[in-house]
Amino acid sequence: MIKAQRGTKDIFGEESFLWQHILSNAQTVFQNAGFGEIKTPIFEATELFARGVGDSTDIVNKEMYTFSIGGADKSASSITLRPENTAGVVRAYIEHNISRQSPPQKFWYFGPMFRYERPQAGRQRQFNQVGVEMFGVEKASADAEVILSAVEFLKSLGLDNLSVELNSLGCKKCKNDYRENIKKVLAPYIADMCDDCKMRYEKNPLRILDCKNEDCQKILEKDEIKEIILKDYICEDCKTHFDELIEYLDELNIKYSINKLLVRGLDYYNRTVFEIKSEKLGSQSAVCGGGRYDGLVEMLGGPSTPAIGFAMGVERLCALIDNLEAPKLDYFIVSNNTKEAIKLASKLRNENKKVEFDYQSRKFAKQLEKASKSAKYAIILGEDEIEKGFYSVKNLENGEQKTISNFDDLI
RNA sequence: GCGCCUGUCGUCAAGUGGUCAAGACCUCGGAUUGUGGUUCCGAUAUGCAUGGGUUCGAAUCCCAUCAGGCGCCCCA
Repeated sequence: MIKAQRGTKDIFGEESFLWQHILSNAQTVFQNAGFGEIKTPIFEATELFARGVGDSTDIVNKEMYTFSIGGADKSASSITLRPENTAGVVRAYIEHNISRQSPPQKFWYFGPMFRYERPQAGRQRQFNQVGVEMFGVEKASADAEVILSAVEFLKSLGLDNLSVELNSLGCKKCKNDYRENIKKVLAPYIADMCDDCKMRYEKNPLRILDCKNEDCQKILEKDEIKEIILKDYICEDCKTHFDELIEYLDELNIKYSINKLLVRGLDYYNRTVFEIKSEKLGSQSAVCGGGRYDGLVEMLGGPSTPAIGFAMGVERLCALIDNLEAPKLDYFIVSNNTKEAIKLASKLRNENKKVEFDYQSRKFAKQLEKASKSAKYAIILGEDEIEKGFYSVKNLENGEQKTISNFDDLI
């Protein structure tokens, strides 16, 4: 038996209604907020992710689906199934000179991403993200708009009690100062840290801040280290930017908490970073992650452009929402004349009614049983009805049956 | 990639070395040849994730593989 690949999943039945619901809410909420949809290819040049996502990240180092593709002459090019969508959107932004349009340029997307990880609840190898990217505005109003969109979208799905966590990583300059300060103050304790943190110290020292290892936690509790962490290390401009964002959020009544230990893993983030979490998801608790990436467009060869966005895990959203029941049919046609039944079904479907009928001309009791499970009304189309030209319409909720002589009265 | 746990019908499960692998729901058929949602009756795993091994005998013990879950890691 051939089975679905590890970490992949078939979606059908009630779950697919939930997906349609999520997709249509995304469409409504984001498009109302002026985001246009963008669909970028599922695979891109490997180099795009290596440069865009960053080679200090696990995503690039060990989780990419990378293929060598090309002719027998080995003039192969390396392509990768996208592990996230920001790099692809930025590539498209540059390639189509979208920066020449008047800012802001705002996009939303929905689609599959691929990461080779150990599957777990809330974590698959092919998973879907829905997200937005907003280019061209450096002011905190853009940060507020993006966070607002995330919150509004979640609210539209009935998820209004999730916690928003915020932090500012600072800009290029103060981010580095902070990084150096952290390294300096942690240096005496390297030997006591867990193996992961020893690695992090070299590659991405800020990540040590959210290590869950007890020994590392103890080190972070030390006064001189705590002082560095809790101090407002970011520069004046970054601080002003962050304070402005907070004013917006207060004005919008969006609840948030500031988490100085929130450090996101992708290399491109600067200034504002945020996550939206749920306790109901176990260890994969982040439903939404995002932040500002003011340097990325330029780094990938475009003009210097401020930008901010977020991505949400669709499977994680699904886990938080109850499955939707299949919508009921308007009519189920009960008939032993399958030709008349399919003709009537076709006519009603053209009037935008949901209609089914029995394909096997089974006895009426069976057909009605099926009708009662799936439809609001049964149209009984037996020999009498066909001969005399009327419809017997039965309300399947209360059992009342009426005779209708005009097709138009069915609509 | 690491550690721990799990894997019996479409679903939920009983069974933990020795009769034909309980039961419930779903599905299908019948009681009821044109009237459902109640009730009653019947059908449906030579099979216990897959492949090996131990044994007179394995769903039950052992090994491997695959898949899922939890935690780590990472992230959405």
